Amino acid sequence: MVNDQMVNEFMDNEQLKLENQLCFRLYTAARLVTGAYQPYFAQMGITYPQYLVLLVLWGQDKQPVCEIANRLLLDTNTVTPLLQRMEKAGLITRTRGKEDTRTRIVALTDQGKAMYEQAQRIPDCLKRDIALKTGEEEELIQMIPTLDKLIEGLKRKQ
Amino acid sequence: MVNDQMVNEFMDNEQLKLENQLCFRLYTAARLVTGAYQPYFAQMGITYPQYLVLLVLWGQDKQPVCEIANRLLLDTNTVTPLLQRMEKAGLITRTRGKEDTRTRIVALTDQGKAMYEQAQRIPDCLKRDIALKTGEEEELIQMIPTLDKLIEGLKRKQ
DNA sequence: GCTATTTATATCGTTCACGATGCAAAAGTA
DNA sequence: TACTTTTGCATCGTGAACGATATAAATAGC
Repeated sequence: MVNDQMVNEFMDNEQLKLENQLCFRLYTAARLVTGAYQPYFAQMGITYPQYLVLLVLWGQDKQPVCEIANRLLLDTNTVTPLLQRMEKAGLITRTRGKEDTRTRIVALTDQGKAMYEQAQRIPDCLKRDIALKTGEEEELIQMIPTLDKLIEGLKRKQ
Repeated sequence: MVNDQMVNEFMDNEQLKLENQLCFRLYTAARLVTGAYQPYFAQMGITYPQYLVLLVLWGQDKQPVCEIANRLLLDTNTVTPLLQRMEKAGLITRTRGKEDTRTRIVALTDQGKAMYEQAQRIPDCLKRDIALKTGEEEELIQMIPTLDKLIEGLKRKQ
């Protein structure tokens, strides 16, 4: 019989405590940081994943869905509906590929391109927002190589 | 007129590139790491956020919803449905508080307590899984204080 | 004691993530 | 050429996150 005593006396595995979970920190940090972007995105009428798609397309316009999915390390079952919403919002077009008619070529509309101007200030604003609240910027940058190794190791099916 | 030339020639803000986004790394790392837990959770019939709730309750049984929400830095509009699903799955009970009838006291069922045994191996398994794929463990641990500062700075309404 | 405000939880709608599955076009193979 | 497999994308269902809003109970102010 599992009783109250058990919960409290025997549940003392240090590793099974929230405070000791790296994963919970990553999960929370990711949520809070994307949350910090919210004011800017709300103003632009986009969401965080939509911003990521725009970043990809601003770097290189007219890419098939699979390229975008690869870059974001997401699957098409996440990306397709995302792109459909962005198309409906007038940010992109999704036209069939010419050589390979299975592919969908995603291209920025004028509105999607114009949004680049509004986005210009976001990185600096965010740096300031976060620096003001956490004090640290150096340390954050130092995490990058570690996060990259982690991502590189855990992503698969390239 | 915004044209193709513009995208490619003038969109050269280094900060507006996916590769330079700390946020994208956090978002991706969090997704991939929780993904690494999936095999274990699938076996147990739970999800990652449900695991977090269990961690909280294993540490201290019988807590009101707001306590759990505070610990996880989530709002009740996320936690309530989560707890409802866990109740339906037989992991917890949600009873009304006695002094304050507004509160819902969340308590582990025997099944929820018993699941602690199955969870015992998860942290070690995951450490091994991730170490095998990324090689690094030291570095991951070194991120913890930085993530904590970030989280502490960005969370509000305690 | 009575209204005003706050608190604890819940509901609703929208947008992700993601496993499972479907489908048609392309590529490979006999 | 006919057949099989792979690829690229889409659809469906479920479970989060989260903004907005609702509701009832508790608390505060008068």
